[in-house]
Amino acid sequence: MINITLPDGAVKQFEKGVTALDVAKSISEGLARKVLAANVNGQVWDATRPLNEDATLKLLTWNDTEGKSTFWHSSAHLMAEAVESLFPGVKFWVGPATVNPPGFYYDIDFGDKKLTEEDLAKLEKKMNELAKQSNAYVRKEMPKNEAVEYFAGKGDEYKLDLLQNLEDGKITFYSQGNFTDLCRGPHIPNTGFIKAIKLTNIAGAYWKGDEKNKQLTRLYGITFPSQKELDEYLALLEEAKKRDHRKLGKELGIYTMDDDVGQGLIMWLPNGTVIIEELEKLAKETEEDGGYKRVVTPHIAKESMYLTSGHLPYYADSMYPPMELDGEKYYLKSMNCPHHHKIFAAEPKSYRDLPYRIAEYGTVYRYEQSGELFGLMRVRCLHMNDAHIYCTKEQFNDEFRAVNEMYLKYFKIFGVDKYVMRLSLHSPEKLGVKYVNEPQLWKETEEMVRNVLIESNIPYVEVQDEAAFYGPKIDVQIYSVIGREFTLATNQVDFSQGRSFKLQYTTADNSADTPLIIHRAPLGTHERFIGFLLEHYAGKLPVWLSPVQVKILPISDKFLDYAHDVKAKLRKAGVRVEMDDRSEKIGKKIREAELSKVPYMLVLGEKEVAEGRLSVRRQGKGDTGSLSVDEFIGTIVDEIRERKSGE
RNA sequence: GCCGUUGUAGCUCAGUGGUAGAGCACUUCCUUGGUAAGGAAGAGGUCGUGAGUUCAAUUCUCAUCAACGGCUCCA
Repeated sequence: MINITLPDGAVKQFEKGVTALDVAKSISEGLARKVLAANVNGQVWDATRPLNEDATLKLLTWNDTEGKSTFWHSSAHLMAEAVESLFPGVKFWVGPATVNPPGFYYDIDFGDKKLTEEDLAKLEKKMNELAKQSNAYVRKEMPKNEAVEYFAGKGDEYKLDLLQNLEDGKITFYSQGNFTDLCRGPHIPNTGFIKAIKLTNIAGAYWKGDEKNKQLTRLYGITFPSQKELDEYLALLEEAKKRDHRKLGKELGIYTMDDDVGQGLIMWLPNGTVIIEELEKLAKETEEDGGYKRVVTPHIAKESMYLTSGHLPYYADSMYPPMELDGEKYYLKSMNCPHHHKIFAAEPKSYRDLPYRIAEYGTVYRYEQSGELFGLMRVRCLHMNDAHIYCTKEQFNDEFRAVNEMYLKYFKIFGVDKYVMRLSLHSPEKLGVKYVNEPQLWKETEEMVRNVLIESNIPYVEVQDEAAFYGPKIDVQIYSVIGREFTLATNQVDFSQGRSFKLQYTTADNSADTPLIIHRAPLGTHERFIGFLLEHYAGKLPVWLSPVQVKILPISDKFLDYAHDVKAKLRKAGVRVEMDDRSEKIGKKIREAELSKVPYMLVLGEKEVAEGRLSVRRQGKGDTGSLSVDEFIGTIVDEIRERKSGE
């Protein structure tokens, strides 16, 4: 007999060889029908795998993350079975469950066959047939030499590649129906659990994620234990699309693009420009408080500067090709830092001048690959909330921390709470290729940045191979409504460019030293930040950011005089106000104002004129009662000045 | 850049091997109406661009450009 400890602490005795499924049955048949896998001593196992020793056991169902991922991984095998039956001879790479987006994929080499969306429908149909057969997922262990022989016989170079990295004695295969795959598992008990199937996408994916390798076909899908859950998921996707910044950006007149202008080049419409100006106003105030001075620099510079900065050796792929003028090559700038370094160098500096902080909403151009462009989130002309801080090593901690505090201050204003702080480190094997070749300085500065995070008690994750070419950084990662991850803001250390530009200051003992440089962009770029804000607020911007803050809606033409009076008073108070003076019914004016997401609507009719008051309507909330003109102005001006979130 | 999908009026979308349609928006007129669409009339498109097949192409084929979903890459 063995002892099985359940999550509530209860210990039950079972025969050796009992399965998690048997344990579930001993509790209730209903539970047994829902068990997808089991957590055995901290490891996820098949629910059908025999337990031969004492163990702590947690039964995993659809409600557990591991239950879902087991379900989806098994679905990937089901899809592979369907693929193999419809397209014999294909070769499989890997088919994991995914979290973001939820579901699974399988990377497959289809040879010369090009898969189309019609094939997806056929595959879906086949999967449904196979699922109904409720075939068991059967686990089988195999010695490595046998496994190698098996795949060598099939001529399957992908699985042979996988086997290379596996230890003998730990190699398992899983079969269901007519399909067998090298797989670590675990799997759900049988295919019958999979009741609702949707294959979502065909995409190319480079083998092992390397663009030099062959491109495999990646099939994406999602499955659920019931049709109802699939329908709910699809409805959720539809909802998310409504807050997509590209849709909102068009509806609200924020920005536009044009084929004749070029890919990834944003033209800001008047409404979007208002948002830009408000953000810049906020940045200027905040930076002035933080001891920054503003500068302005040109959009181009000569090749020599980018050789000095290291951009040409390390960053050339992301730069527009040069233009030749008078025998010189000029580049559009992809970063503002070199220009700022030249400003630092323009006059001799002493330690008394440090920290020297200069800021600019700098326009930079990056030649992003065409397939990477994405609405406002990924563009080729960016306006960066940039600044550079030149400081001594001793000042670094305080300066870096002050920058982090500035982030948090901004995030509070915008109610940003769903983000991940990422400590982005270099990757030693890419020194001299992607990263400046200074192993010791990398080590030191990475340690400095980590310390600031720890001292400031900021939760963070560490990731390799995400640093800038000149130093480590802290990135603030956010997710678009589509689920795509982006760096919203960044705070970087640079130990390299100070030396390459020969930047110096005179120390207290009259020697020369090179400053450390902090690059920071807490508001990222206008493009990405506004894209983010549109999605974050679902287009319902707080009053201070709203392009139109108040819309006056007279009930009929008879009240236009009063309406003009009110409008003039609001204008004078600095409020962005518009009036709907068409001969339309009030219902229509309200509907259109609501759809355009104007935060305040003022309905004016006979009653308001007689009393000298306003009927105030708040977007999304309906009629909120009546106020005098002065009362309303007092409230809204306060709301704007305080940059209130509106909720 | 690579794989897949799409491209018809300002917007959202029907549609056809015989040179196109709806709703909203727009213009004009009627209506002056109290909290999410009042009525009528009108105007608006060489069907992304270029080539090919055909008696005939918006429709079929190819190329190209762009957008979208991924991969790679990134603020």
